[in-house]
Amino acid sequence: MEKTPLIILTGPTAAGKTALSLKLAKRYNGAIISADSMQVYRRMDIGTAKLPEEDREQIPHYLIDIREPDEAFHIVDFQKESLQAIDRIHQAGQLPIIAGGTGFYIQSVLYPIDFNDDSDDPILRERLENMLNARGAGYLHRILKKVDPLSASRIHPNNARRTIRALEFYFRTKTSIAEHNDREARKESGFSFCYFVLTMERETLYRRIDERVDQMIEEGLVEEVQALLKEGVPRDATSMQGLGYKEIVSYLDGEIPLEEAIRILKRDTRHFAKRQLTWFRRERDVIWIQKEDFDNDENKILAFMEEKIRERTGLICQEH
RNA sequence: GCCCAGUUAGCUCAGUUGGUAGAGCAGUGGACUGAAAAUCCACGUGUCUCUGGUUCGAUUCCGGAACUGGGCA
Repeated sequence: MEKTPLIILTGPTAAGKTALSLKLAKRYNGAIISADSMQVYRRMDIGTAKLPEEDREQIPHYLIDIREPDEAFHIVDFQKESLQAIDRIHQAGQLPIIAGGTGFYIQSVLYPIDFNDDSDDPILRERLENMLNARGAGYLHRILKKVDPLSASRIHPNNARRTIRALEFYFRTKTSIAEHNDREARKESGFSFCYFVLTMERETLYRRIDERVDQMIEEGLVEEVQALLKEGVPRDATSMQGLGYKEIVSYLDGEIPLEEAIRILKRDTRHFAKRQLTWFRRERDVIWIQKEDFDNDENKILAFMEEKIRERTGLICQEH
């Protein structure tokens, strides 16, 4: 059976993915699937730098505005819904384009990771969290070491989150998550894909991040967060841990002055961009696009992308 | 002009009772397979402002200079 073609356009935050994805979609009769863990939430527009709805009209967009801000959304949901979307797009004779900066989400679709079990167990999670609060991360890690030493050896004792997940996995399946991960990591992609990572010089990227944060404030980020809190979104919701949301919540709660919140937001966004780059560096088969190498010219970048797409998927650009 | 305080890592500062120095932040690298915009880990040589002196040895003590801040005129 022939593999479905799939284009991925990712890169650190503020690199210019969204604008480029629209042009690419136009040229290939494409539809865009957002791989962004925060743009799934409605009414979180400014802080997630969401493309305004009117600009989405020309091209179908998936996985944007699909949850309420107090709802949970995680990688298993993403995987399921985006695989469905790819299917639908492909059936309709369009080219699926995944665009967004959440590397983990992209991975889950590209190499269809088996998460082994798609039901939640909130009671188990809560028990583990209570143990964490009462006895600390080291205690959980020691338990993991007893039941699943291999996983324990790969997870730092301070990393409570991954320790909890490994314990959950063990208690529910009686097998080691590390072994499971090793198996999943060897999978080949079922897609005929082109994986682009758009980036630029670090200094330029950081400057753009700073500018974008200032712009978000001007556009009314504080008011956006205020409205979400007012409608009752809990402070510990996943959505409120997003960059731009947690910092502004701290400000609105009177913990820090606005200037400080902005400073921290800029800093944390820079850290985030750096982590994204680390992630993409170790992904297999990625095609890096360093903007300076193309004189920051989108047309040159698009020409390069077309060439790569033809090489790898055989697809030819329809419009020019 | 006089008095006081300061001058140490990109920034803010600590410190060495004289044996050439260390935190936080920033920055850099990494991990990640059901919270991922999350979570976690690793990485610190710099004319200790300059210049004379004392000393085996000065970033540390003494003198002078420069600069910065404050006060008095």
